[in-house]
Amino acid sequence: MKDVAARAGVGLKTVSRVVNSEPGVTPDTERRVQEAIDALGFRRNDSARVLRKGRTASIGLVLEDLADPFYGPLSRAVEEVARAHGALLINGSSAEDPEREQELVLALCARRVDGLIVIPAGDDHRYLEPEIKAGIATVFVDRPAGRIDADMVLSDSFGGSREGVAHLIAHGHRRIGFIGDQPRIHTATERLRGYHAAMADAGITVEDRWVSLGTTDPGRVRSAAEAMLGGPEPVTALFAGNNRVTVTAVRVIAERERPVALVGFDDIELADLLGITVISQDAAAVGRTAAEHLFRRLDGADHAPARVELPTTLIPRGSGELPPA
Amino acid sequence: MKDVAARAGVGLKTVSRVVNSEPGVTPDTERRVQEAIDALGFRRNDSARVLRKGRTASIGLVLEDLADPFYGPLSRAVEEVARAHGALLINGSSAEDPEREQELVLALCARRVDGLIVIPAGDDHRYLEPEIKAGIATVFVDRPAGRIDADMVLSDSFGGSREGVAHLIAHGHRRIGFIGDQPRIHTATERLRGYHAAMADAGITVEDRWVSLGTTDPGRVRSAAEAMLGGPEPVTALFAGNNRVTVTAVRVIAERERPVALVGFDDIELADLLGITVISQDAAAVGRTAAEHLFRRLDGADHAPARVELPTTLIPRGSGELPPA
DNA sequence: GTGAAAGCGCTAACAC
DNA sequence: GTGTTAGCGCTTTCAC
Repeated sequence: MKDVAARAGVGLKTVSRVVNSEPGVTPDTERRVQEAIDALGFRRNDSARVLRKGRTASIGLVLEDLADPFYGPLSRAVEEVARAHGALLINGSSAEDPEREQELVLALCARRVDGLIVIPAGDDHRYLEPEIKAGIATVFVDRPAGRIDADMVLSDSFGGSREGVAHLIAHGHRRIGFIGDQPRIHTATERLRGYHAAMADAGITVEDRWVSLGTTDPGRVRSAAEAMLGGPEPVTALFAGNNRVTVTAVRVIAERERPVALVGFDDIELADLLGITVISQDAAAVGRTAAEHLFRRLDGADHAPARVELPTTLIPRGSGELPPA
Repeated sequence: MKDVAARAGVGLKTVSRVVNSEPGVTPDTERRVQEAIDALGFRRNDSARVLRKGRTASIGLVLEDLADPFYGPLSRAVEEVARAHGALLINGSSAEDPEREQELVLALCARRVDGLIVIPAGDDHRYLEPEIKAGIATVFVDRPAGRIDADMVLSDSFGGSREGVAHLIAHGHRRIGFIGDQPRIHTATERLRGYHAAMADAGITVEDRWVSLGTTDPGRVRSAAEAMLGGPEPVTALFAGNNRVTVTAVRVIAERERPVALVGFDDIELADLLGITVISQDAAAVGRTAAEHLFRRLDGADHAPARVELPTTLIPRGSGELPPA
């Protein structure tokens, strides 16, 4: 910028005015400055700008895994809202590791992102207190914040799961298996709670071996499913706690002779062609809602932390309507 | 930091030393400083740091659409490599719009990302010349850079497509339809070239109505597919130019009485269960390769721009092995 | 309409 | 071991 000023034979501030399209520059001076900019290939250094202005026009998004088909659309929706507000998106995957989440979040704070959207892996976010006090707006998504009071946008995991399991019961099932994610993940336990609620509503006593929580890697899910589907009194239906589990469950069921009913939480691409009944949550809507909430905060909204819960939808496609074998 | 120094009763530089774990501080002083840091909830301002050091420890990734299942894993792979190098990832979707691509890229440059990975939407990247000269390493992915000399990591679109079409021909097809993305997208024309090569190899004269390029939205693809599959001499097989096209093609075919053979470019989740034969490219490998290349540049590698081409794999699953109806 | 000076928060270089 | 000074590239303030 100094160089541009020298070359154009004007003061530093005049260049700054041109670069930022501020008023108070004669067309002629502006032209001279613009020529110098082009000749030198100058581009404003936003790092310096940020340092002076205090706002970075960027927000951070910490999620579990960008490669998961649920988070892609969510992330994209956040990006669109950010873009509409002239902000860039810094993305990070926690890989469901609380330490890595914290490391990422703090790195983002050190860069002074204006705001933060976090799909938490951990359950204690007190480490964020100083940052929030320092003015970094934060919205938690998909799972609640731990031990601090903050905005959150959630899906109705409990209600959705309850509806899905009730749907299976309505189609005659009583021995229904539930395979979910690790119990320290809030949505996993909420969905399990929904399962128990639906079973209790129908007066069914849940047997321990019908329930399995753990990682969503295919091997684990496969053995859990096979265990439930084997033995003298196998389950006649499965409820899959998220998209990863559903995918493996579909594979396991496809290999078996007897039909097994299935309802999965989260929609999956091509589930329509495979006839998989799902509880769908709109990932893009979740992302958009969270981002809009965040920018409202950044624009000065200072009401008490809010908790938004988005509804889920049961989409019957066949697999959830199969009668017991 | 000034406040921390005052509170701890030490100089500014000592705080800086503690914050950056530099040597040359007594354990006792360090403790006092650490206490002040905790009490004040201090966090280093990386914007200022960046300004001083010249490196931002962040890289930018501009792709078409983060919500596309091909780019999620690619993005995640880039992130992992960045993380290994202590860098954060700033993500942006161009939505296949050259102007938006440029806007994004320049915004990233203004933030002085250390490097840039671009899946180009446009075909003229001369606007990047000053930035590259200024030291921002850049790697183009999936499609070549336009009118500038730069590193690129591509998949073998031509070879993959040729193999897929030859596979259909080997199973007896002669009237084979090709539905691809917009012709201004490099991979789309490369794949079409592969189609033509395979057809020529077999001595088949391609009819105009067997080929359709355009947007990948379901409506467009659907009408293209239906046109090819109708009439007196319908095609007996389809080659789908990318994952979006494949998904719609599968739907269209599923609705028809006569079986239609299908090979798709890009693998899709659950394609195994649906028995869809695909030409698979490893999105994660593409992302990883590009990111590793980028960091090698950042570490000082200054050989001539390289062009890496990754192979594709044909995965037969049934749909590509159907004989002509 | 334009420019000079101060300073955002940090680190490099050097003095103590 | 520790502190002081200068300056990264920009914007803010205020004088011209």
